[in-house]
Amino acid sequence: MHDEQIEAMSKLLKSMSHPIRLKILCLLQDKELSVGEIREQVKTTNANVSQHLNILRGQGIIDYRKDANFIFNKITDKRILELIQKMRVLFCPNF
Amino acid sequence: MHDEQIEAMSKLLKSMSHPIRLKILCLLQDKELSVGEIREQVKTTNANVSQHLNILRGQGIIDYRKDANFIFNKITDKRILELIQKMRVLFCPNF
DNA sequence: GAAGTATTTCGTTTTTTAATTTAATAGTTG
DNA sequence: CAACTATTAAATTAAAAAACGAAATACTTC
Repeated sequence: MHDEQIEAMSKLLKSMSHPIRLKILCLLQDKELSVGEIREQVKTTNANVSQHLNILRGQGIIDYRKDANFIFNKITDKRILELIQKMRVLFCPNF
Repeated sequence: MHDEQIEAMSKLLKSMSHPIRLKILCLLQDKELSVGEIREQVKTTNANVSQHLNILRGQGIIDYRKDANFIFNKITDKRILELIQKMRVLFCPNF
């Protein structure tokens, strides 16, 4: 890997390496979820979820669509799905 | 993934997500290297390399062997090799 | 055992990241 | 349009990680 790729890759990993954000990504593996639904699962405040979602959006990992006053989030980058899948296989073989 | 696995996984990712540490892991993909050799490649101080190596050791990602007054580092966890390989394929397809 | 090389440790400073609180925006419903 | 819900934004505070420099350790060679 070139240094630029190292930089880009480490930014990506950093954005995935917060427990709340990693959990959000796991939750979004197979379905889209609203901010409120995410908040229930990760047990924190709306504002906090929103902040973390923004970081993931900034990385281009997730996208959202609006419906009424709900915002549904989903993973846009297929590679992220694959990467998380690989992590599961390697490190959590029982699931 | 369970919450405990999420915690463990995010710690692992965090330890890999610093550009210097990620570069060290890439350098150690196919060979073992001394602290000094690593320092040359990542262009920082010995103390800084040592600090980062300690973090990777703490995570159980790398191990070392002593030879004279050199310390040779290598990746011990095969899963890390696989994970980095996967990241390469997904995000750096040209290499 | 003195001098030299490689690495680590420790204490400090700087920088980054995360959490918290409050206020703002946007849409919905009666 | 008032009351309500969902989400975001902005500002502050708290906590964690990184970088730096100097001193300490360990091993080698002469």
